[in-house]
Amino acid sequence: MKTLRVPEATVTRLSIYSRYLEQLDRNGVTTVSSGEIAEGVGVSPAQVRKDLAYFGEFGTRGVGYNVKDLLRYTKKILGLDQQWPLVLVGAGNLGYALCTYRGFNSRGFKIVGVFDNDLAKIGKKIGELEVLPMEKMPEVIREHGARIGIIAVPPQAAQEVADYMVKNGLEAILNFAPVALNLPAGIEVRNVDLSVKLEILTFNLGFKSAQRL
Amino acid sequence: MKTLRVPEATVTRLSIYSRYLEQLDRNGVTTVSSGEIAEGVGVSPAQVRKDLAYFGEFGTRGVGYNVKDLLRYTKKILGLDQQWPLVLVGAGNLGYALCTYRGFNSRGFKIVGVFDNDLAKIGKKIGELEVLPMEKMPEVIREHGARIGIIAVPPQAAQEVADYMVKNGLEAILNFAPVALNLPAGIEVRNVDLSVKLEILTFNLGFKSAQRL
DNA sequence: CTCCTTAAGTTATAAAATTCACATGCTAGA
DNA sequence: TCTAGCATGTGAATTTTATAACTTAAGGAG
Repeated sequence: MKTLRVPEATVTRLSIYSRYLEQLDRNGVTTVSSGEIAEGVGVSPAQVRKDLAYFGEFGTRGVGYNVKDLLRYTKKILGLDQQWPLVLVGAGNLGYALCTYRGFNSRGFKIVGVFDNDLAKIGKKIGELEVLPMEKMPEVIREHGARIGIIAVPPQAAQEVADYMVKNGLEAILNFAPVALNLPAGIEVRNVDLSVKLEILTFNLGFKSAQRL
Repeated sequence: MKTLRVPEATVTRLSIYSRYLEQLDRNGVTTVSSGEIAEGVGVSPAQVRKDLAYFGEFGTRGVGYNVKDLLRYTKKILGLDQQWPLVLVGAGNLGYALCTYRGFNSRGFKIVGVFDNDLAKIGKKIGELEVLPMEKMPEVIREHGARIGIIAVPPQAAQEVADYMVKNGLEAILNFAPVALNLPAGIEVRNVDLSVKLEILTFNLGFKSAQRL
């Protein structure tokens, strides 16, 4: 199987293209060009074509891409042609928001278990889910075949939670705690850092002010 | 002022170094080497030194960096030597979580106004803040000198909110809605996409499975 | 005071990602 | 059927970013 490595930036953009295609599809658009996608998501047309080229040929020369088809392909590539059960640790405000976040459901993600070690939170309902004690995680993972966990706990607790997840067979972790997790090779980890992008903004605003001097 | 362009990846890492330094400082560590920072945040030592080199010389050869000093420098560079008042639109679960997120406060960000157009939400309290109608935004921006806005509304409403923010003088936007915003040049926009990183994980898990075949 | 170790700062090299430019091939219209 | 126009796919060129190798300087031991 000849598979040259795909840059992560390409996968990121593919995810964005995919969601944009969903929007086009909802609006009844049937055909789209690389240029239109590019404009819609804010990259160059060449970038769009190059990104897609990693995975095959999906368009028709002189015409463009069939929206429905390309949407299906992109979702397939991203692994979104199936439902992904997720377990989430941390039933604070962020955990609550993630549980109720529509953007997950609409892309095939479903949170099947919410856990916390705070007795005050255990037993509470988040939508149809009940917050469970950590000890229940193994059972829920097994029952639903979950492979991915989400961490939405304070930074001090994140490493411990991550270790527990790995111990119980999870293969990938989406970490919202602002710390670098130390995990065995083979475990996929991605961090979503809520304040880093904000600090990029303040950096740029500061730079802008400086340039005016 | 000779200022060569700083890669955004460098700024991103600088933000991460900075937070790691805060952690070291809290733990009473006084000196740190590029190698230790590197290990702590998961990059190479050369990367750390190279990143810092964009901004000056902060260490002592043969010794390392003074934690407190480097922390102060990184915060200064990122523009975090001042308080940043923020306005937030969208008082849903995500908006609520962002308002109460400690990671913002601890880095000098303070949400000074929360807005929504949903009558059911207006008037409600989030901590000490009251959810206000959109029309109050200009006043709050002026009063606090806010330059940055956060968008935490559903994707359909995001563009409109962004336009309103720009109209009222905001210069930078942190957008949590999964759509690309179309804004005039000069307005700084960064998107935090809650599901993109998740889709990178599913992509990688799928790839991993495929490789086993 | 000198040597040795350490680690920052810097230059050079390599790798990676993006852009460019063009050839290919499809569609529609005459 | 032929031609013109258009948008894809792709290989090459460029730019950007990261790694590695080297130089410089500080501090401590003898």
